[in-house]
Amino acid sequence: MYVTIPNENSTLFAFTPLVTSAPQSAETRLKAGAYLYYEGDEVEWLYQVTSGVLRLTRLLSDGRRQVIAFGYPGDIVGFPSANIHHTDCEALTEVRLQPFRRSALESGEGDPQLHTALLQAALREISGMQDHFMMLGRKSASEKLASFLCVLAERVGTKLGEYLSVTLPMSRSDIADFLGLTTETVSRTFTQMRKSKIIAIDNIYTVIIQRPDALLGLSLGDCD
Amino acid sequence: MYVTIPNENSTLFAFTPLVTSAPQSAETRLKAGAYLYYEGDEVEWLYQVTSGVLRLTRLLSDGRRQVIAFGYPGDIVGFPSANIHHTDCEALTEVRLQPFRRSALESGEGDPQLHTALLQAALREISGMQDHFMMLGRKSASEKLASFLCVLAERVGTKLGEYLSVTLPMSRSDIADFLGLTTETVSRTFTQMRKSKIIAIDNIYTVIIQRPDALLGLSLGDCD
DNA sequence: TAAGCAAGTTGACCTCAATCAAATAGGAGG
DNA sequence: CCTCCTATTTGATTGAGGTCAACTTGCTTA
Repeated sequence: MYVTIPNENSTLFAFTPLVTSAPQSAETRLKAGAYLYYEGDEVEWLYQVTSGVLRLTRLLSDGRRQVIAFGYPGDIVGFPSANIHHTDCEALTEVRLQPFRRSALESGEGDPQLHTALLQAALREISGMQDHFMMLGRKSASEKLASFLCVLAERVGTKLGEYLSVTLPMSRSDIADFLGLTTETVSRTFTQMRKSKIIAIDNIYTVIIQRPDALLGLSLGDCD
Repeated sequence: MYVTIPNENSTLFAFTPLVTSAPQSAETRLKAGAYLYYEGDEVEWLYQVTSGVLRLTRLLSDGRRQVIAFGYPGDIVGFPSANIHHTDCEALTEVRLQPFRRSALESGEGDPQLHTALLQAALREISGMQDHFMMLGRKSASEKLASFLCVLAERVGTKLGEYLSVTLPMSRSDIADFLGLTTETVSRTFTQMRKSKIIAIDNIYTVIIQRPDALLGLSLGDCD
């Protein structure tokens, strides 16, 4: 999942299982903290997240890290390039996955519908990443964090009276490495939003969005 | 083209025309400054750049711009998402293009080899964009510009005795919007590299790389 | 219940790149 | 050749976010 400002397309990302007829392979499960694959591994499977959350990361030799994406239910992870994984993939929570053979993406091989669905997912991925470029390259810290919360709210938020509640299974430093910030800046920006009553922080993992309109405004750059 | 540090894969990006048998459509030509498509247009064709350079951009409502990629010979542009273009695409020079029907990507339709080649291009695109995330999110101005020059040198540089010469068909502000910087910072960083004899600037559009090793070091963060 | 530890928050300070402004260079057109 | 216009470079200053350090919180383990 690439997080940007919510747009008309956002409902397209709603979870639609890709399994068409008989599944190719049984569901896979991962415990929190387990790795699904590492950068450099050969790609044998793609996975659709059924439940739980994954984190895809890349490392620089000097230790700098970039979180490439979070994998939420409905997302496809593991797209190969030259048959190799180019990120590490770790489960942030317990995760259930539907695996698909790489060949299902590459050749139709028996299930053209699945083939098409995987291709469309890859194309959506490209578009989502383009949004994320804008975020990384051109947005301020508060715009970034607001965008992030908006998309999460849109995709996995739950109504809480007039408010919206969002669970964050990732750490502050995961968020920072996703948005191109430091943990300190993420923390300070949360505090700022809390002080201006846009959000409330129930516990570290639960954000209550008290003024979704204001948050959306922030994400678009209605300067603070 | 997404510009990051050169890696073992870089030669994979060498220009290989995708036309397998009879081309689907005649070559298209664009003059410098002409637009190939705009954000929001319906996607009917994908294009492989035959010669020249394209620029893919996205705009934020307040005018902030992100250059998503530059399209160099061999690159495929125009991958659809929900059948819509999500960037503007302008020719920076005179450009020749080989068009492919969208359907050649989506269904094999008669040419499975082409289908596979387009899919592989899309997957390579994803991987390239992941590199670019790292650049936008985690690199300093000099690392960004050094990475940019390194990749250009690798792909389109020409030997000049012991040096390498690179032509930049894009403006300073295109480079800035690609790297998530301002024109002033790009200019200052060029000057810095010039003063430390890593590059020379022949004219605005031509950079001579005098110490490729040092430039590569800069791109990796051998701190200035 | 306390001790220990990791994650998160807050504070003080600093730095890199943005901003604002002025100077320079290069091309196009008269 | 000169003028105008735009792109680029350079300079001065500011400020957002990074860095380093201290403090707090909450969880785990004994």
